[in-house]
Amino acid sequence: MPTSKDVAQAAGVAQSTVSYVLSGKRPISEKTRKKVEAAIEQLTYQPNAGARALASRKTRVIGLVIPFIPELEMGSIMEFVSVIASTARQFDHDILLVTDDEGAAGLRRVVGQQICDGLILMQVEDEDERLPVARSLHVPVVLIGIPRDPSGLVCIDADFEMAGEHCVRDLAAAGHSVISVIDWQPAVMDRHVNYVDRFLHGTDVAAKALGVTVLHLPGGTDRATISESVDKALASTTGKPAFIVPDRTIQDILRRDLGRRGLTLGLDVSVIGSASPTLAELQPIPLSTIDLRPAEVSRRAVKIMCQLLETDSHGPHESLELVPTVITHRSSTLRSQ
Amino acid sequence: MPTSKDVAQAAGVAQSTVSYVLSGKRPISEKTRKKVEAAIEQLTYQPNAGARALASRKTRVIGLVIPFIPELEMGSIMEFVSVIASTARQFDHDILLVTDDEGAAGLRRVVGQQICDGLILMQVEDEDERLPVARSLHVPVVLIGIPRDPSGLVCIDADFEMAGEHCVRDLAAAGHSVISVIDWQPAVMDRHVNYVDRFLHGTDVAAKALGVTVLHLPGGTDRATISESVDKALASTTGKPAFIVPDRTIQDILRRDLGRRGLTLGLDVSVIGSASPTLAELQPIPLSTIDLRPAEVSRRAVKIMCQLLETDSHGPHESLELVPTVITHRSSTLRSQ
DNA sequence: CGGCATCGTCGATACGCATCGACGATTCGA
DNA sequence: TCGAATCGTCGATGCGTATCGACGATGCCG
Repeated sequence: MPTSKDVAQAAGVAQSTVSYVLSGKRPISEKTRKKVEAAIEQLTYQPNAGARALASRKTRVIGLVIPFIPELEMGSIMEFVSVIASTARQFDHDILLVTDDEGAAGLRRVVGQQICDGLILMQVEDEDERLPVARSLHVPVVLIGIPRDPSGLVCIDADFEMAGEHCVRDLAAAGHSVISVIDWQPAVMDRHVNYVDRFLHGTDVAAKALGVTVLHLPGGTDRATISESVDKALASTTGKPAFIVPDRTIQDILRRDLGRRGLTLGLDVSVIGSASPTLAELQPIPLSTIDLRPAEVSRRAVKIMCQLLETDSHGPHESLELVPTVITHRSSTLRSQ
Repeated sequence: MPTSKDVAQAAGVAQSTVSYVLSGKRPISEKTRKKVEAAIEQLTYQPNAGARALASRKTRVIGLVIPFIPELEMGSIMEFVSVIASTARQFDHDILLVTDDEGAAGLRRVVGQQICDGLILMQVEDEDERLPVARSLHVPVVLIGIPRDPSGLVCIDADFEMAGEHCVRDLAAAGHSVISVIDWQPAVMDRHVNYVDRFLHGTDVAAKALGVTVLHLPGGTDRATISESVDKALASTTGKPAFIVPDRTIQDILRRDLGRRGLTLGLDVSVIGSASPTLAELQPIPLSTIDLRPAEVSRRAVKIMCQLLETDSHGPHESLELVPTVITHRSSTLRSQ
């Protein structure tokens, strides 16, 4: 592996000059720059990351703390991870994976060893054991998700309240006066991620504003629970029923249940789910969706992080950013009247 | 941040002694070790990764090259990623995410900058543009998947041929004489990952050995394609039909199609799919599965990598490891007679 | 034409750790 | 009791880069 010293020698300049050509932190004459760049090219020189980190005290690596695998929503997690990694590259940074099975100690480790310049935490819960650590670390931390107490923290998430509101407004506009919201599956509810509350609150706000009724019904990954919830929904309205089903796993179960009852989506019943456009289109009856825009959330998380890293003001920051959600009509909801 | 020099001072020893306490590469008296360890604890010292990498020429980081997001199988990719990261930690290594949108240049970059000691490539295709690069890099590379020409490469994958064989043997034992294998969806077929061929070859081998008939039918993510395939399957046998459906997305579509025809899984028709136990149990009729054991494949990939890193013999290695698959009977297949 | 600011480059140093050679201290055998 | 072997510790050096102060060269102004 060639070093910057080799490059300097080949170009007939000092090593420091090579460094300045690369960083642009001092003016370099056109002539010298050309020589150095030629030497770099010819030797296929690449700066050594360790040495660079040691000297500059910046690793250009961001730690991404991924949650325990809840098995069922791994697909959506992967979308975050993938977009975060790509976006980081656009800012000339890399992503180090930190699994949550190390817990808060993992955060201390990667920061303490200075493997990372900053951390992005995914799946932040209401009362997250990582939060006190995050606040005490002397590096930027960006949370995806919003804890109960976001003070002193930089947070970003989809605007779940807006999402809930949109869903209800939409179904109300389609003529529904009673709207059933099916909870997330118990595994998610148990984790106390507060986007659930924010979403449900959004539906209530819209309901109050529009004078429609919103029922909150239990979710579950078994047929019986869903079937019961559908029973209740049907019993509560004389009109056509409407369902809001954010949980992807439950969407499938509900769809089957409604099918068994002879109800056709978009004709006898409205269903709005949360899913990516691709997935929604793939359904037998394309699903009307509320898009929580994971890719956009991911991109912004990385952007915020990189801004913090550039300005590296070491004092604690605080901000809260909500990404607008997008509702898309497909065939699973009644047409507006 | 305290340095090893600070620790040395606090413990009243030389910096090199601290280093030897940590690495164990020279004998240290009990007394000195205790003093040093106390100082480390008290200062909460953690060695600086950059400096360590610079001096030792080892980063203790493994690059994981993840594929473009094919949207549909992100869940399974995440399982690999997650297990790989956890396993790496057990070997005291970290995982750096390298997205495939940088292509082969990304590999050169992370190795050239010496951010990584080695690379694990996921989703290796038959003719993969990354392979020549992988062979030319002077670091260990482990492939998950098997290219057409694995010479000079270290590969590991599930034993898809065994999987195909097992499925056919199993269905034959349940009394089926005509067995239909539904292809993966076109998006997967197009990528020319050769596990498809290996799997199909396995089914043929078993069919020949047992004297049963295996039909290869096109897969697809639309109802029409699957419906046609089922038509063909039904037309080809007088007995009860049997399906092998490795693709997870297609499983759902097939299940609905069979339901519409009034065929009950495990009673009128057998279906074996590939899915994790958890997912299989979640189905209305628990799915009999061939488990391709992604977690085990991931663990071994990391283990192989770490072995290569320890012995850091820089010459090219070559090996091919196949992880046995496991077939599990649930309710979607006929009972053996 | 002389003095001064600006520009471009160089040399030296620091970053924090691993590692090597050296050396005093201890132990053991003869 | 003395020398040799072993043990434990130290000091010095190198890893490759960033960065700072210094300094010669150049251009500009009066």
